[in-house]
Amino acid sequence: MSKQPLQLSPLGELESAVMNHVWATGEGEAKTVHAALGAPRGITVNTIQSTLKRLFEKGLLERHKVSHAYLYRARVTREAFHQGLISRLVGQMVNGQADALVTAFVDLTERAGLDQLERLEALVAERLRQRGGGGA
Amino acid sequence: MSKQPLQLSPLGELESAVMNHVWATGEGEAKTVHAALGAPRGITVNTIQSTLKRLFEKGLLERHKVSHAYLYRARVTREAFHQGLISRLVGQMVNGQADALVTAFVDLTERAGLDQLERLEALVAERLRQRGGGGA
DNA sequence: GCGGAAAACCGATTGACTCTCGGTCTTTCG
DNA sequence: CGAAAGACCGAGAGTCAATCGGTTTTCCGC
Repeated sequence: MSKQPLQLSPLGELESAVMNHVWATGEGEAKTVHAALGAPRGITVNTIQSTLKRLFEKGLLERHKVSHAYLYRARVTREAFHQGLISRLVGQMVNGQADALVTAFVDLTERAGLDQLERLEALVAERLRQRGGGGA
Repeated sequence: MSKQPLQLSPLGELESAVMNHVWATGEGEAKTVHAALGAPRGITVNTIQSTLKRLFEKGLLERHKVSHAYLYRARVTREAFHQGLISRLVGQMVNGQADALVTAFVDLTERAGLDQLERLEALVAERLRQRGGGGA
């Protein structure tokens, strides 16, 4: 019975780390990213470079030359990216049971804390006000 | 720049199909699953057998012998599995911005329809009543 | 200009997986 | 006992991330 994590994100380990770094700092060059993530892991700048490039090719990062080095920036916000993931996950499973999904999410939110649940309530109320007014 | 879907589920294509089949029918033997999924794809029973076994080893299916063949059953419901995925995805990204996540989810729910949004509201209200009233 | 350094690119390897079988061993049952 | 049905093993082909080494390109200062 191995409880293997069942890898979820479509990004590799290093890729995720790099994206998070870029999202956190706003930008990234191979050198600086390497200083932050590569050095601790004992990997070369080349590896970071390849990863940055792969991320660029996947459309997650954009880049432009500054002097003779590329400066990378996120092409989508972290939120948008995550929303995309959830979206795809949801779309994939909403085959007749959106209900179950909504329930599952509320469970999760609740588990994350009462404050989140309250926040959720406020958001929903807000949306409903915008959309339908009060009635159905 | 290919807009590759960025594969999400931790399961392979065939594996997903097999799980769905088992979830839909409640059980599965190599032979029957092959008849339903394998034959159309032109793959052998062996391939289905391997897939079933891999799924079993991953803990997603359980099995027991019936005569000289294994009968497989899902070990987790489809809902639980999906909830687990969301859960992991959420836990992975809730690194300071549960907010953004909740927002994203509400967006999604809204997109799914006003009725879903209302349903969400009802659920949240229900939870809050239980928690807040109960004494948290 | 030129030379050297900085950085990008290319190509290759390794390792983890899934998919797909062929061939063999085992179990069942008539 | 002997055939059949089915499970298992091992292996090969793809895909993809991670990781480098080596080569080419690009700047910048002198």
